[in-house]
Amino acid sequence: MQTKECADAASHEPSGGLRAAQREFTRRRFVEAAVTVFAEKGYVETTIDDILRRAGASKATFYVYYDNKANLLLDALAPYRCEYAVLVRQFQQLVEPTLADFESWISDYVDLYSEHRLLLGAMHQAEVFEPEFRGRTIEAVRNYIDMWDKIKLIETSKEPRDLLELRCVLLYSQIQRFMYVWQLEGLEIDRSSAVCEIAAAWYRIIKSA
Amino acid sequence: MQTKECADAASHEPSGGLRAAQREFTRRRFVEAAVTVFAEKGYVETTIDDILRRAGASKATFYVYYDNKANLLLDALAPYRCEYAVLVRQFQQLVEPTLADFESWISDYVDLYSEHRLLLGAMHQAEVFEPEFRGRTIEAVRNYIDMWDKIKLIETSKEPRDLLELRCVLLYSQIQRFMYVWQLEGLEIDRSSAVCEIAAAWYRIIKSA
Amino acid sequence: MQTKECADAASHEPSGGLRAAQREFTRRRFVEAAVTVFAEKGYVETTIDDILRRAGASKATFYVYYDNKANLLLDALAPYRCEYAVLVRQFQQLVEPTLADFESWISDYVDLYSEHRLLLGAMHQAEVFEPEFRGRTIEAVRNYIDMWDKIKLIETSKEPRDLLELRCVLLYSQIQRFMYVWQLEGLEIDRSSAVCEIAAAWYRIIKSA
Amino acid sequence: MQTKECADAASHEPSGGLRAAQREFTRRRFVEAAVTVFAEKGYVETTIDDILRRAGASKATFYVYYDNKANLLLDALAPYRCEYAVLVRQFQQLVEPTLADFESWISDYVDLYSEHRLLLGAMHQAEVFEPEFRGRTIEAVRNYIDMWDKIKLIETSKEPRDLLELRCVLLYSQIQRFMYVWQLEGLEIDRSSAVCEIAAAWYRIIKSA
DNA sequence: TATGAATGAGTCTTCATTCAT
DNA sequence: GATGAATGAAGACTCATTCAT
Repeated sequence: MQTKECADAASHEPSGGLRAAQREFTRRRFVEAAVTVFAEKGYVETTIDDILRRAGASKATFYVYYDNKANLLLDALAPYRCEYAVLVRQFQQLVEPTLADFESWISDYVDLYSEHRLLLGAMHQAEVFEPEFRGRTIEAVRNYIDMWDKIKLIETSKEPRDLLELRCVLLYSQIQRFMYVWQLEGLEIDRSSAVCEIAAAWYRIIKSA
Repeated sequence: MQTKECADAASHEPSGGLRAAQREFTRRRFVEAAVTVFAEKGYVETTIDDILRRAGASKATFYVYYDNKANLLLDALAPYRCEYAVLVRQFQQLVEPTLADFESWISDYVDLYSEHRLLLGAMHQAEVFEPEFRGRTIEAVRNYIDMWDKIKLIETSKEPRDLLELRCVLLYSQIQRFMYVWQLEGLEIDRSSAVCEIAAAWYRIIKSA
Repeated sequence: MQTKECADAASHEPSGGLRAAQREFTRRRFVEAAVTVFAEKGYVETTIDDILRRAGASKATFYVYYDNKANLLLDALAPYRCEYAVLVRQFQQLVEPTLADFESWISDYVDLYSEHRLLLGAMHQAEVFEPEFRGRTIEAVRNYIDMWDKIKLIETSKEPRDLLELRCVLLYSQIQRFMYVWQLEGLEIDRSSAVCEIAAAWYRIIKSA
Repeated sequence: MQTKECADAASHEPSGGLRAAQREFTRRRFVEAAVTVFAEKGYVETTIDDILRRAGASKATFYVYYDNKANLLLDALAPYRCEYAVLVRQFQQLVEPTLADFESWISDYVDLYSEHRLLLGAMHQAEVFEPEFRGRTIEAVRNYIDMWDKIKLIETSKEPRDLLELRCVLLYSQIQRFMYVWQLEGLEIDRSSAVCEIAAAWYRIIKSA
């Protein structure tokens, strides 16, 4: 699902010479090592040394590239964030979305999530105790409300804005935790039913508005 | 809201002699210290030493009572867990619940959650990286499904069981994350609207069934 | 030359029980190890590990007792500082000091300095780059001026106070650096001549006043 | 105060071609950067990287020019050392110096010192823990004695040579430490009084001889 | 000549846990 | 039952220095 516009986010595609390529190569090794080790041991239990060992690099080299583990995770997340941003933009371009539109969008989102699930698991852990990551939740909620806001459904509604925002928060909460329980805690879920049910809930917000 | 049947969970009320009372006294000091410090610094940042200092106890004493920090948290959570269990039982005794029933129940749950919010925050952190706590999520989900199961709505429904379970998971996800975002991340929410909206969603599951 | 009143500074004499004695014992081991290693490698080159190895203690133990190397040095210097303070008090009690008084005092000071010379060497190094030690020089100068001030020679003099203070600074500078060059750089010096010459310079300050 | 004969010491004036000029240019950049950074952070706290960053040069380039930080400091000190050497020669040419001669010389020395004070501060730090710099003190003392020796006052004196040397050491100690306390520790001192007092002490050595 | 990527070797610091008293 | 001295083990981070380009 790697879209063209996110290739750069993934790779910091070296524009220039050999040096740049070399640098990019190393950076990518760190990212790959991190992804692997985070997947194995989770973010918390992973030490910088673990990543180093996997990447076959030395401690000092790590600090040339990153300030700390959180930093590296952020870098590793870049592709996901970019692709998610693309999805958000697509959502915002929906005009009078149908149930099918929502199903299709959610399906894409599920794909994206499951593609990056282990990294997202690491991110959830980081959110708990990396200062850099804490407080992102609120931001994410606002982003989500924003996403709905842009499709002009909120402001044109007869319902009070506060109520609509509350519903957004509830939808956000639902999908977030659900994805986590499903993709990361391994609860068995029937994919298409899930997409349908969530889409239905999303659609209801429009109908009621 | 401390119900009578949970007093014991909170205190391990000493049945017996002086020794037991003394022991109970010390245990309670640890729990109180833990609650305070977890509230201040969060579970992750809190060291056993922090708790000790607050409790005015010594290192070794701690290990007489608990194996580790997670253990102590579990102990501190006992009152919450007990009261939550009471709530669950009340839910299961609902017969043909009305919207008002759900609103009332959810309202009680919100009370319970907010009463223990800081401790629950600690718990969320612990879930991320304490082996003892990991995997509790699935269990919690199953419990939740069970709760609904007992009110006989699932099994008497015409809808396939899988779908009803899925809806439970979605409701569970929704309220869990919502409570977290509201109570712990500090998102401003209108309480009564929230209760109404959630209750409505819960009620819908019955109607549709 | 260990005076009675400084025994405590040296040892933190345990007033109490076994525990206190044990603690004091360990602390003293650290101090002794530090003195030895500082003498061997100088303060700068000495790592905490070096001291640990010599003391036969573990890293963690060190941090139970001290926050850092500078802290330990400060502790090790306590006896010297105490004895120096005694000397200062003796100086201040001189009434109409004679040349012989100065000679005697300086001689004592030389004894004290040479008794602690290696530790004082470490201190000089620490003054260069331990924040805790930086800025002590000015303080030491003021102390020295104070010492002269107390013998009432400054204030009763016809000379302006500023000039007398300047002379004090010059005397301070002279003896400080001289002791360093002699005792720590190993320049060969005839002790009694040195004492005489310095005393003469000190005496001149009174005469001229 | 840059005398003509020291211009070379400052610049290693390129005699030859373009290459040499280029080389000299880079070297000077390092020196300037070093002076600035040493002044800001002191010698100890300054890392080679700091200097590099300031000079806008790269790691490897540094090692083309210098072996280490101490080396660079030595290079940066060249102008000072040269000018000091000039002063020393002037001193040695004094014939039957008067009090005014000494005052004038000391005044020049104060100028020189304060012009280079921050670099001299760096040097004092380096003396503490750079092998290259350690042991320079003794050498400096001997140089100072030598300076007095050359004016033939020592050898023609009736006093024993040892005593005269001792007095030199005391004068050396005095002015060294005094300059440090004054110029680098920031003790407030009246310049002309200081010059007078020191000169008086120097003059006394002649009189007594 | 100039560079910057890579590193070895080291240092400080923290914390949960044990054991003799 | 309570204590606090001691520690093992690990982790984060820094810096001078080298080497291929």
